[in-house]
Amino acid sequence: MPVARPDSGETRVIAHLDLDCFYVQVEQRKRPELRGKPVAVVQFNPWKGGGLIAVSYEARKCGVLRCMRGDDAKKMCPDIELVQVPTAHGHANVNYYRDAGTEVVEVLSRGGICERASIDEVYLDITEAAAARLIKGLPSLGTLSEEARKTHILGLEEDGENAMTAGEWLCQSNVPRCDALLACGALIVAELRAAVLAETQFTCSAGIGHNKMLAKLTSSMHKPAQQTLIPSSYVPTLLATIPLKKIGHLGGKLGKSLTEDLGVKTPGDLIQFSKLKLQELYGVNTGNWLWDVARGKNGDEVKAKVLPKSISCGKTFAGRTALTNMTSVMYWLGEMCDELQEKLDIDLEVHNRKAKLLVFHAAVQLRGGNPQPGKKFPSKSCPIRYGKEKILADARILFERGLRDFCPVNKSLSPVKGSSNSKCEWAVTALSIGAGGISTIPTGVNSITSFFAAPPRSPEANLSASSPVSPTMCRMPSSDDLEGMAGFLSDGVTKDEECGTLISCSSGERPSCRNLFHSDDDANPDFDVKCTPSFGCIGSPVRQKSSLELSRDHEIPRGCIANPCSSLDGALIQCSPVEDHLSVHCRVETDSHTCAVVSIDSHPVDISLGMKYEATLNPCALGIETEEKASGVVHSHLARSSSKPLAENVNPPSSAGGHGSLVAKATSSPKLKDLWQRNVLKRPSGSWEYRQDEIDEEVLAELPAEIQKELLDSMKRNRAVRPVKRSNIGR
DNA sequence: CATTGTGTAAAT
DNA sequence: TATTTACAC
Repeated sequence: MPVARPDSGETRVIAHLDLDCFYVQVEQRKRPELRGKPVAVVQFNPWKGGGLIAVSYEARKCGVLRCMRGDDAKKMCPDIELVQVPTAHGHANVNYYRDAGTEVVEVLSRGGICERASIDEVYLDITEAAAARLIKGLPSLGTLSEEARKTHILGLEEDGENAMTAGEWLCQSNVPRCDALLACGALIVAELRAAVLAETQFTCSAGIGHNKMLAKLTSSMHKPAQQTLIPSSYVPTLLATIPLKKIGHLGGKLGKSLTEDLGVKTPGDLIQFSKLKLQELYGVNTGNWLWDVARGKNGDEVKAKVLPKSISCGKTFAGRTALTNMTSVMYWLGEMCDELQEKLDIDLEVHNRKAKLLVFHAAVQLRGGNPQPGKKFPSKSCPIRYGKEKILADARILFERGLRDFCPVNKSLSPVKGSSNSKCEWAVTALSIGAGGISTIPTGVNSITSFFAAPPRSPEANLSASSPVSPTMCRMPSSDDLEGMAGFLSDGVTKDEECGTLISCSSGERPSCRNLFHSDDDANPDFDVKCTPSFGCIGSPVRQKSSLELSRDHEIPRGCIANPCSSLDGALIQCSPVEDHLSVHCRVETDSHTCAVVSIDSHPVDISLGMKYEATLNPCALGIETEEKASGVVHSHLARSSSKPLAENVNPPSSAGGHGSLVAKATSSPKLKDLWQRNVLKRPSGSWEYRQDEIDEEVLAELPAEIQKELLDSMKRNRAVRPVKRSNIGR
């Protein structure tokens, strides 16, 4: 929603530039024979000749409009040339146009602060350049470029008594400084537009005014390939004249409400309302912003931003093309994940940036109609893990999570697999995945941090990755514990390369381990890093992705979330409570066959005593072929944790919002016990050994004496323990 | 059956 | 923080 910023008055010179029917121009540059003809660019879609997304001015003369279907355009204008948008991964891909837009941005950014507002629009703050030009003196009629002379000056009397040409207006002396600045701005914009044409062959239209709102409003007033300037004296007239919806952000519901509820037809009509009244009606932010709109004020800054902050792909599946089974959803998700990863690879290579968040969205219809009309399929997000398989796996999980939330009947996974009476039949009409939180990756002194920055865990294995557990909850593994720890929590993330050796662990309020890393890279010599505990014994290989977490933000050591009463040996399973829409992850204990339930869903958690749950057993963790179900009853709460002290959180959670983690104890089903005994307890466990010589003596010698001692001590201690048994869990 | 695919920002 | 909503091209 719009938010009012402090207004800068009439001190700035802002330009908005808009490429004329841009996709058409891009196609015409590629195929010059299309120039001067009625042309439209259509998006791949076999239905009725596809949807038009750009229309040349020649075709507009026949009445062809954007958002028509190709077939209709052809009827209206038989000569029209329809050009298809390139496709990749089975759907329209606009990268080609985005890259063409980048060429333009490269030219324009020479002119001032440059904000890329969309694929074909740019804002420029050219205040500095305009002021510099003004110091050199006002322009003279003789030196005005043709393009500058053609500037449309709003409100200028071009005939009659006060007749004046645009050129004359631009060269006036004895005018307020703000007008002179705008005039200089017009010269600069004319030059920039000429440069864009010369260097890219593209024409654009531009608006020049004292703020973004005015520049944007003005740029579309004379198209194509022309520029318009709005002097501040003309602002009230303009605002009283144009339809309200021409103002940015008033083209939708807010504008409609203003018109229908308050009878506001033009931005100027807003001036009758007090600031207080507008605040009452639409909230403080929007109210203030509207008050400014009425006066042609806008403090919005032109941000120096040329690169997108998020990258996404999506596709719709309208009508009978809707996806109704997991196989087709996975097919398309696969395509989209490949594409997303490609885009991320390019962004990493070209701009040295990485994303932080994976966002999933879908539009889904339920068979018998949506029982709660208006309820939409929920968006889901999780930390992003690079690699197309990982993105796909995570996207799948997010989809399944969304389905569980969305489907009224069956809250377990894979609705198509369920028995017929619990089947939830759905149809996916749109899928999209995106990567957000994109930022430049640290370099230089931060390379160590970035090299070892803990990659996010999959949402499945994501034991409280996003829900902080107070450190007091965590128990450092003792050497006895470590035996069982090897497999625990390693599910799904065990294939990473070894990157070091664990040399010490310490416990305490903020437990940490030191890992010793071997590196062949001269830029990253061996060093030790303080990190949260990983699992494994002293001297055991450290696998970066599965076990190394840099200690930051008081993050809990993920390898050893455990309630204090349970042994550490166990396996991850998934739970999906029957009488609640939440999912939980469980860890199974070997001795009492109870379940330590650690909730991870981001909803307010409300697991009550006696609540039944259903568990989908992780086949990988239990060493079984296919997914199995088990069920049980929660019989005690151990703690609810958050950043608050543990003592405050021992009671069962109520309706508390926000996020937290819940540790509960639940009785597991006989089936689960059985599976556990057969497949985990009695499974022949693999083993590995470490030898002292696996630790590089040279490296050891270079370590601080204190660490050397620790390491040697621990090796002594462990000598008796070898070989260390290592469960197969999670491999 | 049918405005697609992207992207931003604020509100909740 | 995660998700939803609104808007734009």
